[in-house]
Amino acid sequence: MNIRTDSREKMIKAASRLFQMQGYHATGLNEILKKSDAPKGSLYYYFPKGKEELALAAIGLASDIIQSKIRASLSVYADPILAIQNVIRDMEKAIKKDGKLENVSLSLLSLETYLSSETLREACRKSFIELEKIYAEKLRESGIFPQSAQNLGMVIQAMIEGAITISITKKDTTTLAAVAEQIAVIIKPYKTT
Amino acid sequence: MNIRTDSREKMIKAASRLFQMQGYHATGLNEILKKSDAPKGSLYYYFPKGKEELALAAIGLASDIIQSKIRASLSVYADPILAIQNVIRDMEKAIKKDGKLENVSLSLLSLETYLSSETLREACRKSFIELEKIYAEKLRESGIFPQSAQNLGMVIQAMIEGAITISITKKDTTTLAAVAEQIAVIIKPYKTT
DNA sequence: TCTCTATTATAGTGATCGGTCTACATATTA
DNA sequence: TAATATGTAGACCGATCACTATAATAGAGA
Repeated sequence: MNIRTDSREKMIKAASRLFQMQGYHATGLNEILKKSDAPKGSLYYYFPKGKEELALAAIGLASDIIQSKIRASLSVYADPILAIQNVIRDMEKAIKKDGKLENVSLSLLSLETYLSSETLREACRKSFIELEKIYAEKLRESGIFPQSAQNLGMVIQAMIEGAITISITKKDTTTLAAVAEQIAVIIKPYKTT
Repeated sequence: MNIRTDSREKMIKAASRLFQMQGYHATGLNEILKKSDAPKGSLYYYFPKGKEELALAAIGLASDIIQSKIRASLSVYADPILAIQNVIRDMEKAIKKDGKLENVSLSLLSLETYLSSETLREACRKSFIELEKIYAEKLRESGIFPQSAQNLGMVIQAMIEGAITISITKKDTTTLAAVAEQIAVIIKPYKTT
């Protein structure tokens, strides 16, 4: 089988990074190849359908990483309010680090592809839903009714996604911080404990 | 002066629409020219610095339209909760209409340009801040303390922006509706009346 | 009518885009 | 060793990108 060949992995990693940061259309195949120092011949060997197929794999990887980061941040606290605030704090750190979108949000890719590629839109959609579920589950664990938890999960996911977009644009994470504060307000009314 | 020449206006309008819908990098100059049936030679006459300069004007127009639409929706109700919920309802309608981003959000342009163009990033930033202020003002009018109003304005703006992104991606405005519901929850604690 | 300026037309620039192709190297298996 | 997958090399393709150069056109003022 494929032994010492990590070209595929390297291409997906580089593509994931670049697509998230600067977007799908702003990222050329050549740039991906260069950053991953993989040969061009290999691209169409592993991804015969080209850029879109590579992007699908890249979105998959990004989604997995984002999910696991959020799960890790959530698990630090049992209380859902503290836990979600911790997630947001970690995102603030990631954004402050160098002001780039890396493993925090698929919003850019999602908005770039919702019209032009059903395949990629669907991948982003699934990722969004997965994140909602992660938040909802944390809320359910603390005794919030499933229906309320699901609704709150959606809202929390929207707040965070929007705050990331705005914080990146402003080069200032105040909006993320403000959202973190309000997390407490929207969850408290549903807490049974 | 010159005879009624609306070529400039037509180009900005078409550019604004296309950039918002499909993004900056996905929209070619030729497409803009075609859709605006403006004379091909006129683009670099009115926008000597090219695409970026046109985009700046397009963002300005989009921002103005979005602001005035939000102001109009807000003014229907005196109560800030009802007013903001009305804004969101109107956005749901706009998105349901044909599933495209048109005069509702600059998130796509913002995320596409935050790294590559300081000029366009700045234009998006200003637009975001303006929207926060609009919401904050509505809250202040109903007696909420300025500091709280400003914070809530930021959060509301983030919630809406995020919910738009997610709703567009899912082709389903449930998230926007869920956010509208929670608007009441986050504003109530600050209401003095 | 003639001139001047504002606007438009069009051909063409080099660069880069995503994608294709064939030749070749290497590794595994028979 | 021979045969066969598996993967790499990179030149090449037409199309399109943003952009430029220069000439033609038209209207306004004299």
